[in-house]
Amino acid sequence: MTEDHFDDTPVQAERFSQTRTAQSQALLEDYTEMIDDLIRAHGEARITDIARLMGVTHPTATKAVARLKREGLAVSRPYRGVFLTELGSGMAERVRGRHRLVVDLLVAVGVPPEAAETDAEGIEHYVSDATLTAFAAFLTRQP
Amino acid sequence: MTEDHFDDTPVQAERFSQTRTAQSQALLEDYTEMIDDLIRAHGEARITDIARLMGVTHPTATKAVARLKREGLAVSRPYRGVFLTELGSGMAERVRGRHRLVVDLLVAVGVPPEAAETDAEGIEHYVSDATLTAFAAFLTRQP
DNA sequence: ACAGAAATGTAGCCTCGGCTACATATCCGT
DNA sequence: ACGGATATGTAGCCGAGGCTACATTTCTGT
Ligand SMILES: [Mn+2]
Ligand SMILES: [Mn+2]
Ligand SMILES: [Mn+2]
Ligand SMILES: [Mn+2]
Repeated sequence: MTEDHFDDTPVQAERFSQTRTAQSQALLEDYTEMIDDLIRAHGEARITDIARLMGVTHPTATKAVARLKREGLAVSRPYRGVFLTELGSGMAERVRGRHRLVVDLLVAVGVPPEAAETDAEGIEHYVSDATLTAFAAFLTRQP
Repeated sequence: MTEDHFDDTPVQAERFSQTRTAQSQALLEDYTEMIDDLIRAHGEARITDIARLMGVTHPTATKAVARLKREGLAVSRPYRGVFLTELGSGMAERVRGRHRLVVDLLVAVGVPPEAAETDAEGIEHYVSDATLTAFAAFLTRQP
């Protein structure tokens, strides 16, 4: 029944705000990582493959790629594959690192690998640098 | 340069699909938890307070509450506060438990408390029961 | 070389979750 | 008791991210 309900308002609101920002980035991150995966594996990333692996229809993948291009993360020409810009490659690399680190941390604390992989797909977009650093340190001293 | 790129397609697509489902639940979870907090503290949850604490404008909070009502999680009458149904209370309780468990786990592996609190606000919506169980077990043996 | 299959593009629909602007109702201090 | 402050409702805009349906282009096997 505390009456001082004004003190922590900005703090809490800021947390939710940051979460919303992360959420709006999540899709971009997954697509860049996916495109990077496909390029590594097959030399190109086709809309059909992107859509299939993301579990969406191809117009949805096309729209997502359009947003990637608009934000300077990818390039493509009609009826040709999708490729990443320097910016996109950088993002893909960082996202892949985060993904692995999150999975490793989860497994290290005892999460079953399959659950770790699934949960990491969501969690990876909400871990700050401070948290990543802590994860890495933890894994170093508990290999 | 592997050529067998069809085997793990359903698995991966299913992971992204689950992540999308979790994402669509995230907002509902945050609002129910917030409403529950406010009711505990002041006996009611007013739109203004919900909006202020969530860091959104009041029409946005109104829309969210409308969705909560539509999904049977909350009830309210015009110009009166918002209250939770049994379903909503249950969700709030589970979300609060997850939130605490995630924060505790993060802190236990060395994440600074402030970062843990912020990151948990996003992470909490993507941890499966298997992961929660593992977290609890880890915290039990590493208090 | 060409026809059918596969991939891609595009239009248009939906819901969700933000916002601003404005209308209405409730609350509260004098 | 009333008038201004505060809270709530509501309309309408936007972008994101899903979808279906259909048009067009490219690829491929014979
Ligand atoms: Mn992901
Ligand atoms: Mn990932
Ligand atoms: Mn949250
Ligand atoms: Mn929470």
